[in-house]
Amino acid sequence: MSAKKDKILQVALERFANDGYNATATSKIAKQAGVSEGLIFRHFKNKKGLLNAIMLAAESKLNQVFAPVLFETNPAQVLRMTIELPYQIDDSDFDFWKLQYKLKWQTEYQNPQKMQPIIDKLTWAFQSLDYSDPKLEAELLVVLMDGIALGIMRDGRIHYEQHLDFLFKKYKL
Amino acid sequence: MSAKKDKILQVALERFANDGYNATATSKIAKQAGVSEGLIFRHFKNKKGLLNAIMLAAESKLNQVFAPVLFETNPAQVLRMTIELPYQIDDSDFDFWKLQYKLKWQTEYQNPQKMQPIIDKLTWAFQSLDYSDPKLEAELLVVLMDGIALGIMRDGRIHYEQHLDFLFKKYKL
DNA sequence: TACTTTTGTAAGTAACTACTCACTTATAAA
DNA sequence: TTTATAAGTGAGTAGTTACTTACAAAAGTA
Repeated sequence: MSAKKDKILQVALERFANDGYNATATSKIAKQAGVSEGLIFRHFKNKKGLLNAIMLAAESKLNQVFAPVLFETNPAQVLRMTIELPYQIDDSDFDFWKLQYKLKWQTEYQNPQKMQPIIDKLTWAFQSLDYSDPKLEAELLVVLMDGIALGIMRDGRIHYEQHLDFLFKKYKL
Repeated sequence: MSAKKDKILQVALERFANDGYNATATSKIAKQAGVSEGLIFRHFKNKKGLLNAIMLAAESKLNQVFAPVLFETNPAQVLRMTIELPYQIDDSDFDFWKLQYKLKWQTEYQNPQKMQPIIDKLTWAFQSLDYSDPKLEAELLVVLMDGIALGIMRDGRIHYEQHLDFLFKKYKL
């Protein structure tokens, strides 16, 4: 991976996340990245290919975030770590997650199965903790964390700091 | 309001909600609405003005949806009605809500105070029902309903039907 | 009726869009 | 050193974009 190719990806992520895919011209990306516009198309074939390259990196980042939860064997700790997930979004990854949520509306980039491993793990955790309906309990927690992640990315972490302990209390953690 | 002006608004809502604002050309809107492109600019001055006109209608529709909850005096019923809100999205209003959620990312169209009346009402309801932390409880429920509304618009109502009764049980309604 | 305003159209236009192409330079293998 | 490939450039291009303008029909209003 050459330095210029990397720079293009970095700038494209930033512009796509903040201005949107369609609102970002390849000429603007090239200018901000300090490369010729042609280089974008040499490396990524077309604009869609550039987005695809970014979303490919997403896959591994998603797994990387979920992995610790999936490997945890203590059910209470599984809940705890899941609830903590949205609060651990690194500032440097902010654009990345923003883009993910923006593209949730573009059918070709959404796949609901992406969350299935976490839902399965949570179902197991709730079951171990003798909740009466572990599956629905798991799905609801995922929806809730989705809502919180959305809020954090819109309004900032500060607005949701109290909710962390509140949720711990609610789930007796 | 002339029939053609109304048709433009209707088509624009559909295209903006499904393809996105930037991805929708005014020429396409005009073609689908069966009017000349110039008419769009006569009525709405520019493309942004067209979006503004759509979002203006949003304000009243939002109040219209929230009103029954705000006027309810039975605290348990307030919770019940709030939880039911995302499930009562009419098929004809689907595009409308989709656009609302899409534009949540565009800073100029998001205003967090929009939800404040509902949060206040829920805080009062939770307080009346002797919950220990009514304010956080209210904020969390709003976030949760936001997450469910998001999910319903992505995956359809069917996927979240069981969660309605499950939430009623959780909140002892 | 005559006049004014509103609603509508068709044909533009300048700027921008994604993308191509001919070409040069750097890297590296034989 | 020759040869092959990858990385990079800059000046195109055809199509599209939001928007304008000149003009006409329709609809009020006196």
